[in-house]
Amino acid sequence: MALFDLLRRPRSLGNLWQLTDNPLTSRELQSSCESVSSTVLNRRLKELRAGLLIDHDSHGYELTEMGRELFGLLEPFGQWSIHWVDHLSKYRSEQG
Amino acid sequence: MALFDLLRRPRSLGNLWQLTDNPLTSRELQSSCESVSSTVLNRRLKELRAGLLIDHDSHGYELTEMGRELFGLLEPFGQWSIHWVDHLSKYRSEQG
DNA sequence: TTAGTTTGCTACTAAAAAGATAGCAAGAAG
DNA sequence: CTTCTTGCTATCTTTTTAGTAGCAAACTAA
Repeated sequence: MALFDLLRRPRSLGNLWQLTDNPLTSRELQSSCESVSSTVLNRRLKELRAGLLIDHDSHGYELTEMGRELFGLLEPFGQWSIHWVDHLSKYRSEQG
Repeated sequence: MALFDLLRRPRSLGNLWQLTDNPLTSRELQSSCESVSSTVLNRRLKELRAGLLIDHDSHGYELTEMGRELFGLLEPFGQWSIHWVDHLSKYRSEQG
């Protein structure tokens, strides 16, 4: 699955997240996402652009329509992960 | 997101996929998933077990209830990725 | 018991990916 | 021209991932 191969990379998903509201320049992304070097950042931005999930114009980087669609798919995971963490903590308190 | 940190690991998702039908032993998993060393395989199995997504009994490794729930969430991505790949190939034929 | 298998796992080492630092080139603004 | 911002990358170090080889426990069969 090529999609997951893209999202799997460190900072990939994080950068998408940062762009949900406003377009940001690469330097703005770098300072908002504490502790990421420009090397890694630009590597991810290039990959996400090649995947048509983000776009780059005079305002900076922003999500494409596809990028926004993808984000919709990710939402259910937020809900489920709460349920999941609950299971984990219960199990760990029982078993050590 | 701890969940994604787990699934992000190489072979993590692939191993879950292999277990959707039947329980498999670690050696069966290794031969079904061509080209994975036992080191990596067992590392992933350990992580997935700690995350309560798979379980290990006398029949081998199998998905837990949580593991199956998670798989339900992943299904929409299969559909969407077709749509995504379509966009990518259109774009690439236009732009080279 | 002993020899042979299967299964789960792990040391050890090599290869690949990620990361940090430093700095360049293009464009805008003064 | 100088200064600043932005996008990007070459180089090097660190961390992750991968491959080989092999061990120990459980099981089978003689």
